[in-house]
Amino acid sequence: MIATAARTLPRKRSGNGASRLDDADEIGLDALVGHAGYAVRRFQIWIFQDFIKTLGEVDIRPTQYSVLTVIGANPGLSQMAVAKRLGIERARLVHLLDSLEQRKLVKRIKSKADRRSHALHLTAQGETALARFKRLADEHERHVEAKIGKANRERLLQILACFT
Amino acid sequence: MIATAARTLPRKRSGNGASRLDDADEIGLDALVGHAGYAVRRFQIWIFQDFIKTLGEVDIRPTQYSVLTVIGANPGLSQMAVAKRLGIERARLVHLLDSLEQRKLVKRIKSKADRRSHALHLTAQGETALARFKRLADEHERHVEAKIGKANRERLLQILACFT
DNA sequence: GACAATTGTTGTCGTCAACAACAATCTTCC
DNA sequence: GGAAGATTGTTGTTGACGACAACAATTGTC
Repeated sequence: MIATAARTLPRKRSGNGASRLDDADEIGLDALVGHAGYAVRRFQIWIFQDFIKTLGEVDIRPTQYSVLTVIGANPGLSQMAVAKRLGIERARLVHLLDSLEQRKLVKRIKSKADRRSHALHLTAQGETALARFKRLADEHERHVEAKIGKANRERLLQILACFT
Repeated sequence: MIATAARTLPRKRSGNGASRLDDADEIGLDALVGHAGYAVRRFQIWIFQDFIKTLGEVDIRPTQYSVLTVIGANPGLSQMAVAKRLGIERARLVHLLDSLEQRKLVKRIKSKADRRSHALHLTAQGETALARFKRLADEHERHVEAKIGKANRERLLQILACFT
């Protein structure tokens, strides 16, 4: 029932020149409506742009925020553990931590138990900074509520809880 | 109520070596749960990977599918119109169309009304191919249903309808 | 007809996921 | 105890993608 209606050709104007459909935005999406992936992609672009803008004054991007949050809540984790938990590659986490360590927000401490791994901790400066980031992130979250509605946002989090 | 509970320090083990929390996945996310952006990002990664895998036999990625769908439903559109409708940059659409044109799925026809623009059409081969792509895309959509539930998928589409 | 705007194109830059390879270190197994 | 295999952090490459700037050709406007 989702896209089987494509049998009824939705063709509009085939060979003739461009009508004034070009500049208007009444362009049909056909089977694209009904695809969760498309809606999710558009929403994700919007939500990330708002996050980046809202936390622009502190220059923190979504991935950086997620790393700081996980380290703050679980001090001493290894890079592998953080990467696995957040679903990012450990190769990518290296650069993220390099940046955060340069900004004195995070420190890598050589683990004595396993000398391959690093125990990740927030610096004192990183803790106070993260508190500020969280306030701004909450502000961003209110923007989401304003966009899709408070109840819808709650329902969304509930539906997607299995991915966190 | 979403993240103000961060006042109660969720700190666990601070200075001591790594416990066996590293390999387990019982790592708290703290304020990250409750952020729509994080859940949406993880979901988007999952859904795109499934789309790419499901349409792997025809080598079609989500963005390519969206372009083909819009052109198929609105033949004669200009590149600018397609780009604006799908929220992708016209610079990027150039490469996408180059690829699709090489594969004989799409053709650019010089518009006689506005000789700057191209009227985009599917080839005959492109139409039959798109029909196959849609069947595979429906199969992918059933994977989504299996993952989050039929009702939840419907609700999700409804919530995010304002972004399509 | 001069000037601004639009369309397609090319190019660069930065983010991000996916892989592959490597040295150092740990674990396992004999 | 030592060899073989696995793991951790690191470096590098590749490709998709969004953002931006510049350009020629063309159109619209005044």
